Amino acid sequence: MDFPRTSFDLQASLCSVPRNETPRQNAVSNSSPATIEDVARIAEVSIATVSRAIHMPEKVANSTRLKVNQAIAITGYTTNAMARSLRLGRSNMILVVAPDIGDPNFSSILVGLENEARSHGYGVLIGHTQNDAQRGLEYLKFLNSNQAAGLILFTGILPFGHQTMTARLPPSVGVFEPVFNGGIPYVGVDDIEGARKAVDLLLSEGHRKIAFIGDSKTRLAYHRRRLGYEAGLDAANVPDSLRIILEGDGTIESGRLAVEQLFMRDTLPTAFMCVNDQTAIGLMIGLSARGYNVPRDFSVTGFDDVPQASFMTPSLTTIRQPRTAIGKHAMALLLELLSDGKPAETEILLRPDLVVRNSVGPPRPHK
Amino acid sequence: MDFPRTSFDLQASLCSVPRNETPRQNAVSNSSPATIEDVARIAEVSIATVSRAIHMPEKVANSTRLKVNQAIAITGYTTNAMARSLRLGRSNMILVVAPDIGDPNFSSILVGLENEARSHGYGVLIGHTQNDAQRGLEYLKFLNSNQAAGLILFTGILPFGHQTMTARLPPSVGVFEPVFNGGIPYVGVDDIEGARKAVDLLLSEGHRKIAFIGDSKTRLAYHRRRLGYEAGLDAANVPDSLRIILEGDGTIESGRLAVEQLFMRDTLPTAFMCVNDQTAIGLMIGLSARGYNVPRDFSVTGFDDVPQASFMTPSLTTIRQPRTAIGKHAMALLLELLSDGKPAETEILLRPDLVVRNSVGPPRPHK
DNA sequence: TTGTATGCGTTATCAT
DNA sequence: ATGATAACGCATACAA
Repeated sequence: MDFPRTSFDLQASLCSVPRNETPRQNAVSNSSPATIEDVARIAEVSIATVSRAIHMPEKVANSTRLKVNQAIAITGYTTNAMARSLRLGRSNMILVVAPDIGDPNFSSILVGLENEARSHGYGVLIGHTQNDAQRGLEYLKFLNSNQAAGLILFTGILPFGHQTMTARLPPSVGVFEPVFNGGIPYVGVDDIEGARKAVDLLLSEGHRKIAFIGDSKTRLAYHRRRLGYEAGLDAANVPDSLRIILEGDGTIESGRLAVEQLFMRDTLPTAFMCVNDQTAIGLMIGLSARGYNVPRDFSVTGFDDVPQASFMTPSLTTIRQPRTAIGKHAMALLLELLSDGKPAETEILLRPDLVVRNSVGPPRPHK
Repeated sequence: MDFPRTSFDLQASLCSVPRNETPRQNAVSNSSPATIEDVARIAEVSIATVSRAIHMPEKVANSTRLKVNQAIAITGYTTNAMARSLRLGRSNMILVVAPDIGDPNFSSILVGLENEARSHGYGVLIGHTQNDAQRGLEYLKFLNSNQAAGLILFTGILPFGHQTMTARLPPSVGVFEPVFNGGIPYVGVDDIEGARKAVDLLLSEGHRKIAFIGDSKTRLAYHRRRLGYEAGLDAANVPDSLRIILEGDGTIESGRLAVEQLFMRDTLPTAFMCVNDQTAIGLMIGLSARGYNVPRDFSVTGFDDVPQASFMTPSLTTIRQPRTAIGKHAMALLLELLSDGKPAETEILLRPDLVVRNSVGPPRPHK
């Protein structure tokens, strides 16, 4: 395979290290990574002093601390996490297990998790289960061998199968939903309040016949967001006969399908309140495929505010999850658990905000 | 905070373990995880025999192997990865470092990586740098402390900053692009061939004036895909004067912006060949916002075939990256490196396929 | 303030 | 075929 010439120019332009300068091998020998003993030898102290200089700097004389720091710089010493964790009986890594990395909600949560962890000296590692219990078991092994000090769970159900109960789980916290069977604290968003904001917007535009397009009944979010929907309609005295509830699986395709199902009924709603953005996006695609215009013919709301929501035409009116904040709080809770032992609170619900864009308008009577 | 009643029903329906059955503590004591010594005691053999029974079963008598296996089952023993790695000097984890987990290309690559790794007894952990060198350094520490046996890199540039050269890096392989300054093998897609397929499709529809909307010149993919574009036009004898090249940053917003830039020129192309799907999606949004119809007024092609591409209206004609295969090959290459020491090949380029959807049609003369 | 010595759980070497 | 034991790198109790 030919290598295009341009790539070489590119390499030269990107690399700030001159070609003729031999890369420094981090001083000292190139053999194996420096150990605490190497540092001790160079600093002319004992390994205990080195360890102390690193972890309890105040318990060591200024002069020696200086020597140690120099020796560390010279050797490029990094403490071997394996040895350290073995000795301590715990690691400084947090494992984050998610059913699906590709979920548009995931990555910004992760940012919050990571920032908080990092600022407390912890690292974050990600595992994903693809909703596969077998795969979950792998991570359980990982945990059992003390490779992680704590666990963040992105699913409402323990991904490890049922026989393996929480007995051996390290301190854990859930994100979005409580973890069933776990007695595990969690942080999420107030789904009911969020859904209420969406339905209230629709009602204020004059809609009465509003369909709720849900995902699966096995998801707690379904129930809670639907609760908000019902509460809003109740407050507006909308009779049951005007309420339409559909189930799906929360995917774009599922939203598309909902359109087909609804058009087989005799009466159509004037607005759709979707359990999440994916469903709303699919719904809008389905509507558009049938020649309808949103928001002229139908209004649509989502939930989550995934990145794609703002790029739709029309852009999607939705409920924003404070994702970074959720991540931050979840990690903070876990770290608290890690030091205290017991959590201050078992449930943290953040406030979701309404994001008004262009997918909602006044209702339009149908033919 | 009220807990909606429905959640309890939910929990009951999802949990197969009866409430009154006390969760079994994995038999034996609940204290700390079982060690190899616990197993040895119960099996009435030495720890050496236990270790052998696990790792070299053929070197141990059938009868004793049986006893050991039983003891393992009883204790729920899992070998402590910390101790094992410390002793062995290497771990059984592969670290995957990506600049952005949210990249729609990432998750399916990961599936390929994981499956291959798992089938060879390795686990996969994910780190993401957010394009932040500081963060990259954290992972370098992770590597230096032997917490990972190998490294998969998702960026063309070493994310660790320049002074820290490859000196101490474990066996590594790159994905998508060669890793500059590394001498690191990689697996990607044949960008030139892919781009050629796209431009040839456009040409075959009758387009002559085709714009190439790139991302950043610092990306190798830009250069290679543009090379395919140029080659196609050369072969069709399209003069230079009909070629339009734009740069951007590869985001949806960037594609949108490209539309604005182009409409400030006096002559417009009849087709847009975009360096990736994100750009193409943004472009189509921009076109649509100006009242144009794709493919009637303009044709558009992308590159990557991200999930969203098939959900656009019109759906996007693009070049599919064999992502799962790329992941599989990359991991296979790494594992080979891990055992052999030296790679069989230093560059693996997979074949990209044209995916014909609805964003390309014959050109239409403009006003 | 600093040094010595022990053990964390494994695997591998050497005996037996 | 099996067992005793050293060593991996580190943190800390205890001694000095």
